Amino acid sequence: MAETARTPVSRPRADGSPSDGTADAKSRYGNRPTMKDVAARAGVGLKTVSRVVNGEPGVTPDTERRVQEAIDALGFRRNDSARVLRKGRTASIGLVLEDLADPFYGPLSRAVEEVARAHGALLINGSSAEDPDREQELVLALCARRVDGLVVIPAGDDHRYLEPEIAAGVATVFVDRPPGRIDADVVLSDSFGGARDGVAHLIAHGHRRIGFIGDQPRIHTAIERLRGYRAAMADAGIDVDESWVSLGPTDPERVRRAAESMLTGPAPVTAVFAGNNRVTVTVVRVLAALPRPVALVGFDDIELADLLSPGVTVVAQDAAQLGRTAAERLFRQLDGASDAPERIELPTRLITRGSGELAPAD
Amino acid sequence: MAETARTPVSRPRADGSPSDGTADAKSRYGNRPTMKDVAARAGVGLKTVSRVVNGEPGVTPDTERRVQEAIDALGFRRNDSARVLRKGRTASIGLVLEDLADPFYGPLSRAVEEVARAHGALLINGSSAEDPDREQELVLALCARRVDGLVVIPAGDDHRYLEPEIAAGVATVFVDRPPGRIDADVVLSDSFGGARDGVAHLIAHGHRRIGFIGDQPRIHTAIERLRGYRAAMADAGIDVDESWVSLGPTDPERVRRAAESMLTGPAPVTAVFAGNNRVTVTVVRVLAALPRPVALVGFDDIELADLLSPGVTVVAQDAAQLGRTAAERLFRQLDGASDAPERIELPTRLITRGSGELAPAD
DNA sequence: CGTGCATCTGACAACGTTGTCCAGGCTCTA
DNA sequence: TAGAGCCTGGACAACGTTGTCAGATGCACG
Repeated sequence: MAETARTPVSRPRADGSPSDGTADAKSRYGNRPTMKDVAARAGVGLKTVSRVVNGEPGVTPDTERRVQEAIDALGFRRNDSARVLRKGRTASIGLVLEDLADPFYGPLSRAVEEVARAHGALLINGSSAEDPDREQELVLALCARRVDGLVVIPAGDDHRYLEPEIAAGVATVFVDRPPGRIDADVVLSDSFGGARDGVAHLIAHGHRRIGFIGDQPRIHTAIERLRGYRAAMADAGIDVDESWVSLGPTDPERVRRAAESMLTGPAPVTAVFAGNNRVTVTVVRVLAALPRPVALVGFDDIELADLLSPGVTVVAQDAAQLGRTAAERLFRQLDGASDAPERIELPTRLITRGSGELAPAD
Repeated sequence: MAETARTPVSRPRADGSPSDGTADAKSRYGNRPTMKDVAARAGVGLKTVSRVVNGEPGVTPDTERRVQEAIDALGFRRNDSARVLRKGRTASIGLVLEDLADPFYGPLSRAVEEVARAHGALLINGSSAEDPDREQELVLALCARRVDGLVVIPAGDDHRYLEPEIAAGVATVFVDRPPGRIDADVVLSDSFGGARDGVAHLIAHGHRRIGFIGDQPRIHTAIERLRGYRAAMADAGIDVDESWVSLGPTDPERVRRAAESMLTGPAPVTAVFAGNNRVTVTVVRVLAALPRPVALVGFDDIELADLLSPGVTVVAQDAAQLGRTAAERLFRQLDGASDAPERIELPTRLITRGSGELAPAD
């Protein structure tokens, strides 16, 4: 019965099956036992097995025992794909972020996972590598899997492609950066305020020529932090020389060149504000090689920052809290709350460790 | 948090079934269009839609266009659950690791994801939090989802529970630590050799009283690294005083106590070998607060280790390479290779930065 | 001993997709 | 112009599960 004896087809293989299986799914690798098999072995009906597996009431202890034995004997494991198909909920959520290898996203992802776990859901992870097409591809693949919800750290700036999905009931929360051209829940850190405070801190320590090195201008946080920088400078009545400002990719080479460029010339900066953790790490390296001290404040905390000399002063955001907040919001949506989309902004925290308190060298 | 009393304005639907569908799945939230709907709208048969969606041949350009229009108009997206049910392959793999927030696992996870992506598969992630029960729960949940394969960083030491799954065709590769009581592919770093080399390096710089602080003894890498430590000491003819050795959880408190304990007393150690990245970070902090220099070599590289003074000498393992190798091995299994289970051991690399080259203080 | 009721149980039809197979319509040759 | 083949399209059954509903069983009670 396992192999449905098919008539040996003598027809020429003109029929265009691309490259996949020749037969029905039955022929796939390990044939796993199904509820039907369990039912047959236990001598009960299919539905009774289903009841036992799902802990539904209405099964005699004796029957239940027989079914359980059959389950153990056959090594049966419920096929969740079929279950999903029938029930319409997958108990899984998707998380699309930029790069799981970035120390900022690890804790965020873990926090989302914990909340998901508390709600009995699994987490499917994907890295967009900061590529809008890849983001969309990932998100839609997740939707095809019918994840119940999505947490997205957007790479692109147009998320209208998500509209049909959201309309179809996929809960969606954006994190770290707002979505583009659609209205949806979003959880952010206060990039503007954090950067403004960080730069004001440098100004308070006597700096006036302050550099800003940030991420690419299409990234919302980069723009916001730059805005914070400009606000702090304006508040202090300082004119910003545009040679002090550099936005672009955060690879070490680009950042190094940007830093070196604003540290040389006729009016070199005496302090640098680094726009994120990647930038900070590279700037620390550049400054460490300099003969004179240059002040530094970085956005995002980094491990061991306290042990460097001087310690790195940072505007810290809580990645785990971002993830947790977003995930909780997501499950609130899934639990039926129909609040209007909201923008939640988490505060940042200035941690002084020395590098931000250095006086100007000149 | 304040229970934000939201405007109860217009309830979207009174029909909102409290928590459980009273009817068939039809009544679940957003009713998505199916191929049937698309077919009806395009005025073609169901299978024709399927053909278009899957890019199968045998559809007139004109028909294809009509179908495509209907797809776009309805916002149709194929339901992969149904597809999986029919085809038997999910094009997704599971990764169970200890803690995604640990900087060692981020790059590993990312590497696995990249390989999966190259094979058209998605990655489902789970953190075991070093708890064997949770590991098993996660693994079995992934199996119920019918992932095609599993990459597991084991927390437990008995994986016989996986036997039926492997027999049923779930490709499985263990990483970082070998599985317990079953035979399966495993990709490891050379913990023994790496630790031996690191300790030998300290000995070569004149140390004889060397401490070892490692992870819990039920963790394979902890044991292996301790074995490497003992081998190096034995090679040099040094008797190990057991007060120099400490295994246990890697939380900062425990590690700090362990370090302080072996750094005080009548015969304090003059060097420490730290068993992994978590331990290294804490030991660096402890040593930084000491008046006298103590040498340190750590297992695992850590970010900014080069900028500390002294720089931290480490035995580096390549987490991304571990992940990549394991994932490639996994997909080789999935492509039908039926090699015998293999144990792959990747070399480590000693990176000298200063802390391991300090001479004994006494 | 028969009836009523509560409890268990199982047959059946979905869920949305894909593999198989056949029916038409078409082109091309003899 | 008829027959043979090819191309296109669609009907149908299966994948493994769960919701519905009706049948079977047992028990208490009149």
